[in-house]
Amino acid sequence: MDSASDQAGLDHESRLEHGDHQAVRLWLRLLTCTNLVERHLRNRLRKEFDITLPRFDFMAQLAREPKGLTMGDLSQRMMVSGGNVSGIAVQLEGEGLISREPVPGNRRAFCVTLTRAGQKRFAEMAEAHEAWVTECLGNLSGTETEQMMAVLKHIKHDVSRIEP
Amino acid sequence: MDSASDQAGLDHESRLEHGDHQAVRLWLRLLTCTNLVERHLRNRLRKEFDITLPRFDFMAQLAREPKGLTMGDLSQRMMVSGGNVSGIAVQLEGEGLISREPVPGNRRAFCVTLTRAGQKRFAEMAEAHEAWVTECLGNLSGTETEQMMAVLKHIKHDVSRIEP
DNA sequence: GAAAAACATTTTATGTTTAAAATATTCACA
DNA sequence: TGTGAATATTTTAAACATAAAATGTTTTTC
Repeated sequence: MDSASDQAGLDHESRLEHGDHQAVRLWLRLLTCTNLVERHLRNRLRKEFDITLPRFDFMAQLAREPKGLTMGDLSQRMMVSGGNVSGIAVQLEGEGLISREPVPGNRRAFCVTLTRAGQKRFAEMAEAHEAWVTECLGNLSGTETEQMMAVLKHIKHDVSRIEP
Repeated sequence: MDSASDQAGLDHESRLEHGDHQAVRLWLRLLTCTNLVERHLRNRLRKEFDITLPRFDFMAQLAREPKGLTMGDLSQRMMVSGGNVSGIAVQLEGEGLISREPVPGNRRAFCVTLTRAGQKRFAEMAEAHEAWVTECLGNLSGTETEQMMAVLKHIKHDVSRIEP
């Protein structure tokens, strides 16, 4: 279906009433924007490579750590639960894209790495992925990009001070 | 579990290698940031009001359209699939927070509105929600907020020109 | 050195989300 | 007016996500 995105101007921001605070306005625009890009990437990955975003993400984490990562590492970096990572790993292993081997000095943990096939497959996808992201965010000026990076850093800092 | 988020510095951005393009870097930071805020709001809504973010979103859309919306309207505005909206509606209707009535001249569509109980319930939640968002995004300077709003608008415009 | 605590992962149960198919209604138009 | 396209919604199946419990391993502590 996916007809939800192809009508511009009716989105999360339409939730606003007059007098709503600036922070809420900003949040809804941020959410809309991120969802828009995320959906686009998700659709492309599915169409061109028949893979989901979480699986791509999983492989991306491994691609930059040739020595491998444990399941817990992956859970942290992907910011999802351990059970979730476990499920994705089973699938990717079944497709021969990753391998899980015991860690010498620690029988609890696994060391997860991309197989040769996984490396090859990921390299192809990463190239396309980067092009798609550039299509979405590459038209900003240098100033805009820098501003955005700075403000996001600020937000990240503020939010991480809030928890629980 | 939810231990995935409480370790700062290891997140989507850790996916980066040297030489990756600026657009990818920006995208990963944008994604991380939005996920961080979204997770925070989701947890709070669950803890304080025992409601999920999608259900809150659903009610928020209705709150600003007292005349009601169709299922398709809701799908568009929430940017989720029709089936998703359908499932949420069944639940909220079961809890007596919304009502669905036939549209006079169109037997296909429903007109969905908040019930009196739904309005009351939403008003309470909305106040808390706004406070939480302000906690996350309210510490930015006026300039930062304006820059962010402008750049996001730019991105939204660029992305909506891409689709297939 | 045994008990307790912490750790790493998987399993289970439940819920969310999506795409696609199915159902039903309305519209266009020849 | 009847046929096909478009519209509005629900259902279905599969993937994703979480919290909590279960399993097995390592470390701490007394």
